[in-house]
Amino acid sequence: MEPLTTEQKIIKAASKLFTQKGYAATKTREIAEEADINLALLNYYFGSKERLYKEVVKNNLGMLLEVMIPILSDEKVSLKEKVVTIAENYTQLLLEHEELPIFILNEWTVNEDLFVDITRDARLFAKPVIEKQLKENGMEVSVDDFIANLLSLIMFSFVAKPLIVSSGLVEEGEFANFVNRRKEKIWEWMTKINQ
Amino acid sequence: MEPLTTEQKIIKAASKLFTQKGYAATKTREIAEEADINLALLNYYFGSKERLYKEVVKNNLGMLLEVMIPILSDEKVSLKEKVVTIAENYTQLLLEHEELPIFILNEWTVNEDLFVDITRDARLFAKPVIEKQLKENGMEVSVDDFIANLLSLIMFSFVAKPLIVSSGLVEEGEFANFVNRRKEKIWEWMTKINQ
DNA sequence: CCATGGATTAAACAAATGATTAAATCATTT
DNA sequence: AAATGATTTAATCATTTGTTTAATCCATGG
Repeated sequence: MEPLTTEQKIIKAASKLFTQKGYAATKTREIAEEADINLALLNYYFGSKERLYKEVVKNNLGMLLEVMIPILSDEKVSLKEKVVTIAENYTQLLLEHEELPIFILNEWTVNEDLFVDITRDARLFAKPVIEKQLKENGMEVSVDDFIANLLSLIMFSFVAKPLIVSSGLVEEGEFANFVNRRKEKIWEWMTKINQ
Repeated sequence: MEPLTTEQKIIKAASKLFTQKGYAATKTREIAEEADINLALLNYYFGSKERLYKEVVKNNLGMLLEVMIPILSDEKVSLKEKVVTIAENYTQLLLEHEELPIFILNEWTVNEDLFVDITRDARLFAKPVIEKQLKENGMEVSVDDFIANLLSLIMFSFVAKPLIVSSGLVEEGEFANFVNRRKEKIWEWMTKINQ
């Protein structure tokens, strides 16, 4: 594979550190060292730490929304397929990027404006489609609760991984199995909850 | 009521800022200003920013565990009572301290050692009791999944509040109603899931 | 072959930040 | 009221941190 351009090396290093440690705890010199570039190049390419950060947030949030929005708002995909596909895709994506949920949720709290336009599509397109499909499936739950329950059941294990692992509920090496087992049951759980 | 001592004023201000913005983003001068005390007093009473931080983490984590451990490990409390009481207490506590879940989970990821002894009791006492009660209730779920599902259904709304609100699923002013409605259904959901 | 312009580097700067100091003040005891 | 110890203050220190500058490298086109 091609060697990374300087710009790509910086984004990659910044993404790793920002998602792991947050904005304030990540120092520009650390990013430069991780990316193996001179400190000044960071400002040369991205202008400032803040602009680099926004780039990283945009990339990572995009990655999460790409998984969800097209599936949820597609009328041709059944509700079950949606739940199964989203559970599958998210579980896989989050296993590869375990730090993502907390990073995004944290960021969403601090920096709300940044997210408004990025998530406009979800608001606009997905809600009416889901509403219709819930009725067709005889589910009496609101769209709000449906999506909250779905995300809750998929993502919470990742958000609370440190709690789950260090409290001894699940061994570190068993975590992937744990979430993969849960993933399989999510449609079953959703139907039971919203019988 | 008594006026706060200098020490209490510092803890209060530090707790507010640390939980809102995290360790690195919170500056000692901010804490001093928020507490309306001189900067040097912070080091006079707590030695350093780090020691003050650990004090804050200990207080806040303690607050969360106090709600859970005594209830979970009490053999005289039925499983339903446990779920209902924990859902009730957590929802109320978290509505008053909405920033707590993300702060604790974040902290748990970064600073795992700090939590090991604080959570020892939970590991030791709660697990066998719950195991027994699950059997008695004919629930075939593992203790792991049971607690993960319980916490998941209660806490996720708070963790994902920014996502839920800014995506338009729930209005800001309706959030308390939203979690209170969910709270009432948690035992029902838990029994359905683990029928 | 070298001149041009982007890419890269080392060094420096200014502001921010955690911590310390020494003096001043306050409260309590003698 | 004098003495003592605890508390508070303003000033300062040393380091870190984000950013900038000026010099140098290096590939490309004339």
